Amino acid sequence: MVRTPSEKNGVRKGTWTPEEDAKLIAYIRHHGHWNWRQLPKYAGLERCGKSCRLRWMNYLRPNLKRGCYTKEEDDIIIKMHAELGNKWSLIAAKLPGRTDNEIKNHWHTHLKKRVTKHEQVKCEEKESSSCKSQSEVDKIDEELGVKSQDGVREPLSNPQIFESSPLSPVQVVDCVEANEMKGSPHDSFALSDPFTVHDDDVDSFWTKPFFVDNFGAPNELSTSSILQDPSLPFSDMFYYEGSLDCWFF
DNA sequence: AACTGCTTCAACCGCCCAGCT
DNA sequence: TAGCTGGGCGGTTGAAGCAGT
Repeated sequence: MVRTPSEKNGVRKGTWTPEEDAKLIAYIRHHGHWNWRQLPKYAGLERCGKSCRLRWMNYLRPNLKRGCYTKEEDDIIIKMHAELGNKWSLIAAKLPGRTDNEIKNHWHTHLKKRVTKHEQVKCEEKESSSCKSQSEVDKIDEELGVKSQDGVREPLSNPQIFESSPLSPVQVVDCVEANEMKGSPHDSFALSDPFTVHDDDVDSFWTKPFFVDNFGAPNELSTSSILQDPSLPFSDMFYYEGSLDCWFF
């Protein structure tokens, strides 16, 4: 589900490579996103500023949650969409860790169908002046794959997200934290020198943790060792003060 | 096995708005 | 006030993956 990389006027388009991600993360971690238009030039990226911003905001930014929407999150999205319409950024503001783009996709691929079908049922109810039982409504959810037959809500997103896609460091941690990852190859990750992207870094970018100590010196730590050490809360691994465009660890 | 249509989501595009000069 | 620039937002698209035939 990715676009074929292409080049136009020296500006790359399409799928981001792990190497490009590494460069972007490394640059923003050290300098912040002071100017998106200028950023690619200084970060050594052949991308337009908008593309960099989008990649960062929707995929690389710390503390992003991916996939597996909870029932509460779905309810909030449905409720707020009913109130606000397609104000995805406002809806996203109510769902920490979710991006407007992701919510928008989730709405179009899952929730819209569900809401539409529920509304159809309501219309039919009105016309026939008879109420559908909760079990009938539940059956619709089952048909749409949002609820299993035993009544337990199932993840809406494809679990392959965690198994096959190139997870960002934060996503890896988020997934482990959420106990979503079981035997994923992306269980550790590292970037030894944020200023220099070595081949080894690119190879290991998605396989070792992105960890910096309080003095900004990069460390290499496996995700499992971080998780096993209660003195290393996740918030210390990645904390980004966006308003100041600075990183604090 | 090959083909076809559908689903999904990352990424792009174009417009709008705010801030600055 | 007008013009310019950068950032943000919502709509749309491209293409891989999947399911059905």
